[in-house]
Amino acid sequence: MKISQLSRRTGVPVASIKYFRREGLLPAGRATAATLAEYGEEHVERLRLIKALTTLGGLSIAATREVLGAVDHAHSTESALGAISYALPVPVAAQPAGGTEEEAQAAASAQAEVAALIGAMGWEAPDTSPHVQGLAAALKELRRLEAGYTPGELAAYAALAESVARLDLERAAPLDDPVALAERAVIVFAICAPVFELLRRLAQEDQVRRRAARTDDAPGC
Amino acid sequence: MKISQLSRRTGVPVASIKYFRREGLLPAGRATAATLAEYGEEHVERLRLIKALTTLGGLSIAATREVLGAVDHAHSTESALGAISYALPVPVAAQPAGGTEEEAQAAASAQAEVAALIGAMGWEAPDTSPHVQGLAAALKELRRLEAGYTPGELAAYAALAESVARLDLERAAPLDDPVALAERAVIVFAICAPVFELLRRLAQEDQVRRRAARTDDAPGC
DNA sequence: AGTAACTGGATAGTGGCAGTATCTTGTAGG
DNA sequence: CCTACAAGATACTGCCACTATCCAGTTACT
Repeated sequence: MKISQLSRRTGVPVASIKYFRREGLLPAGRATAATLAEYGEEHVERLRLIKALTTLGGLSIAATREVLGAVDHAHSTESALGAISYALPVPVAAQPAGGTEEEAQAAASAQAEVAALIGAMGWEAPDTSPHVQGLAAALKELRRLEAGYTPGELAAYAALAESVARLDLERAAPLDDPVALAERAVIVFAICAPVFELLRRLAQEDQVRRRAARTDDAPGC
Repeated sequence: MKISQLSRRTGVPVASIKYFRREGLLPAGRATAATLAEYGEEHVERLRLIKALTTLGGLSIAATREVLGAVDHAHSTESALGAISYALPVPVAAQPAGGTEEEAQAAASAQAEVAALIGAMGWEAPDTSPHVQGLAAALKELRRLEAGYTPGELAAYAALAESVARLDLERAAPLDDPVALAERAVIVFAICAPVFELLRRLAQEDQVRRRAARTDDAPGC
């Protein structure tokens, strides 16, 4: 298959295919001559995955490269899952850290809060995990906005998150071929996050509507 | 307070403050002379919120403007919650829709799937809701990637999402002043989504670790 | 009154990202 | 041999979120 056919099959412009190849997201075709290369089904597949990660998952090109790299170097299924999880961008950008005394104290207390939560949930996570860092940063900022979680609230959310993660793993688990599993895992981890977010919004919408109905119907009660 | 003091108080460069004002995110100060304006605590507060939405919530300037507009025009608490929810960006970009016959069919079946889910959950949501649209688009794409949900899985996720939404509303509910509630709601809706996402990742990380331990320790079982 | 420092506002410029277009050289097939 | 297309390198574009510069007006201080 030549590049123009690959383009027609996937709906991705030729120039973009070349761009993805340049950026290391797509392997080069098998060269048959100095100015000719052959592409296969795996390229179609890979392009689909790239499109899904960038448009559905909202990943940047750089993040997509990381994630695909983790997929490709998936020796064992578990290491692949871990690598993918770490390669996904953390949705919280750490603040530049003012350097103030209280700043540092707030950061420390947020970290302690995260550690306490992890302990309470019986989870295992190294302090170096980007998720731990990101969570601490987010909690610190929320506290500053006077919208911090109580430990109880946080634990409640964490319990629900654990249930969601269990479902995620079940969805990813059935496959045993490392590559297939890695691809599935990418989809489940990266793209199903937006799906859950949408479900949550729908549920919020419904809750708001109920709340509105309650206060309208029975304003005095 | 002059603009330079506002800048020092918040850590936001003067040029950025001017930019936010230009973009309609920050109201102008009270002009005391042709080249002099007075800023107050509400500006400090608003800047904090802007920073939180853009860096923590990952919102674009345009989305932030939408959301803040919803906060400002919060007549009743419920309308504010709804407006904010709709103003938040949907994390799934709809595909350009190929126009093929099967494309259209896939889109229709995804929409039916969403409608069925909403019915099964007893939720109420108009078809025009951006969340409904986005969810249908995401499900369609996942099906195309051969990673679609079974109705049971989707329902399980939806049930968990409902629990999360209930917690969200509880966190937002205690306040009754519309403006305070709107600000709180923005934070809960926009910024706590990343927090939950991080919790989920942590839980996934733990689950993966457990799975790895299981297969390592008892490879034959 | 004079002047340095600062202010608000308008306008233009910067850097990064995600492509898109152009150009050169090299086949392939009739 | 000639036309059409292929591959790869390089340059360009549009958008976004700032950032810098410029100008005229104001203030504080001497």
